[in-house]
Amino acid sequence: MALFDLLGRNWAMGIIWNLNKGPCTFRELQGRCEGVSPTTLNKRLKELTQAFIITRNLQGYTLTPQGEELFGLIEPVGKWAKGWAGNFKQS
Amino acid sequence: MALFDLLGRNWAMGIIWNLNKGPCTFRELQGRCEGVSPTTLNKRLKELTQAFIITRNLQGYTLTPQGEELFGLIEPVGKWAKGWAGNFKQS
DNA sequence: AGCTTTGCTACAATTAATGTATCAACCAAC
DNA sequence: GTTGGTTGATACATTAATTGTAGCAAAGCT
Repeated sequence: MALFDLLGRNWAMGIIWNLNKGPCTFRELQGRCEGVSPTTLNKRLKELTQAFIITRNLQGYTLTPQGEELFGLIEPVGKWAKGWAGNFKQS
Repeated sequence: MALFDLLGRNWAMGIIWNLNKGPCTFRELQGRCEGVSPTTLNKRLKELTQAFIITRNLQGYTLTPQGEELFGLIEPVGKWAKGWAGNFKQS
C-alpha cells in the first residue's frame, strides 16, 4: 500500500513513464512532463530515488532495474488507457 | 495520460484495490481504506464513477467491468510492491 | 415516536502543488 | 579570466487538494 501512496502522487507515474523513453536530464524531463513545476519534479525525483526506482548517472536521470520492472507493470495500464479514453469521451 | 492523472490522485488506486475484495458500502469502504477522510473518499468516488470505473447498486459501491479490467492490470503492481517493500526497508 | 445506520456535506486547518524568478556550479569559447 | 550558456536545484507567494471533526437528511427497524 506504500507503493500506491508513492505512485499516487502527482506526476510520479508520469515521470516513470517518460523516463523509460531513455535517460535524460532534469530540464529535459521537465520538458517531457509538460506542465510540471520544478518544485514538484524535484520532490518526486528525490522520493523516487530514495525508493530505488530511479537513479542518476552521467547521462542524467534513469530508471533502476527495479524501476524498469515497475514500468513493465505500468505499461499495460497506459495501453489500456487508450481504449478507455475513447469510452470516456462518449459520456 | 489522463488516466495517470486520475489514478495519480490520493487513494484512487487504494479504492480500486479495496473494492475488488467485494462490493461494500461507503462507510465500510472508509474502514477498508484506513485513514481516508470522507471528503476525499466522496470526491474520488464521484470521479471514478464519472470515469465508469466504479458504480453503485443495491449492494453498495462496486467495480464496473471496466474497473475490473483495470484492477487486473493494477494487481501485479500490488504484488510486486511486496517484494519491493522488503528492499526498501534495507535502506 | 425513538434509535441506528447510511451516504454525504460544512467548515476550518493543514498540507501539497503551481509558477515565476533566481541561485550556485560547471563548462566551453574567447 | 571573464563572458555566456546550460544544468540541477531552491525561494517564495499563490492556488489547489486533503484532512479531521462534526453533523445533516433519508431510510429502516422496534
